[in-house]
Amino acid sequence: MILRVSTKGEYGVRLMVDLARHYYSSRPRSLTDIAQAEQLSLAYLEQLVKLLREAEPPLVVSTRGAHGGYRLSRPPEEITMGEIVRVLEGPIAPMICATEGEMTQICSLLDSCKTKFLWARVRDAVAQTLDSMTLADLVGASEQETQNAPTHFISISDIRVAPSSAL
Amino acid sequence: MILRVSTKGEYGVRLMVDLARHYYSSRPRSLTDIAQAEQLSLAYLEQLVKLLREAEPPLVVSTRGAHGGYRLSRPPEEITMGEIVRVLEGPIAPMICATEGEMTQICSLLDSCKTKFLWARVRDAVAQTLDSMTLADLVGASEQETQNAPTHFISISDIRVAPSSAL
DNA sequence: CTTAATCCGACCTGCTCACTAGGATATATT
DNA sequence: AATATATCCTAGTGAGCAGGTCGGATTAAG
Repeated sequence: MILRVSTKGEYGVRLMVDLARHYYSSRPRSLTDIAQAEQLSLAYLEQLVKLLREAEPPLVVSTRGAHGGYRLSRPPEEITMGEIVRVLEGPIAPMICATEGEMTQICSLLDSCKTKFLWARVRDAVAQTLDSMTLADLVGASEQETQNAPTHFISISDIRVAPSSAL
Repeated sequence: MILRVSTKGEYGVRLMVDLARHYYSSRPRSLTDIAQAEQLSLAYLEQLVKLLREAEPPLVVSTRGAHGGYRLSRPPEEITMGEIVRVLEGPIAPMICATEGEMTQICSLLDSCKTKFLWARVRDAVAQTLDSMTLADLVGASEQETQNAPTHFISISDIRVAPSSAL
């Protein structure tokens, strides 16, 4: 399993998609509502949304107090999935010496390292895929569907029972 | 860090690259030599090579006893990096409901799940990148370089000291 | 002033990664 | 035959981290 999206990334993206669907609502959307719609823990979502709010630049803005909640900081078409995932999961790097950007800094000795080209290409493929999609793309994909129905999703943590051989 | 290559994948690929470089040697290459050249633990390499040997079809073949060792089961240009990585790391799947192949089986209820398209596209990007490269591509990339010099590589486990904020 | 929300940090618990240890078996060389 | 050099096999283990929970402080609407 070379691609490992933690629940941070998974839930966080779902949170952002939810916010995108409610972007043109008059009121901000509360985490309580999102937690219910997405069947996620409120306390855990609070941790995730903190990352999104404190990101530079921020991806969501909050309103405190009763009838408060969250909004996207920008329209859905201006927020790429790459931004979201990087905030939640950290930089896209298969290993420490293949971090985005400066690769030669950490791997100084290693001109002869043949495998780094491999990981760099994989990394770039992922980055380009994520950076070429926006929230609007994800929301628009099935816009005709139910407006308020929960967006179910089976995650790894739901299926501890299944034999790992099935993976 | 959405892309997570464990040491299994990292060391295993280096092992295979080493074998590819010695593919036209008259003798099989011993793990002891590889461990020394790549600065890796012999006992750990034994575990990794077991996966490669028991893969279906096998990626390496072994010769037991003194002067024994391992060889690639096929020429380097017929072994894709995708094969290697899948054997070592398991299937390329960002999460359980986005495993390669049948995705609808596990996520049955979930037609409304918007985020699965995202993860499926990322998964396919990685798979295509890995499947389009062979061992020969990696070895050939810097063939003029030192023939027997160790291929150094800094891995995550080498740098536990570094602050995680640097990631 | 009560209720509903965001905000904050500490804590916990089980799992997995990344090995190590210790041996059994096979074969080439002396 | 004896020895050295390999592959082969299974168990165990220690640290680190994912994936949360919990309790409370702050802010604002009705």
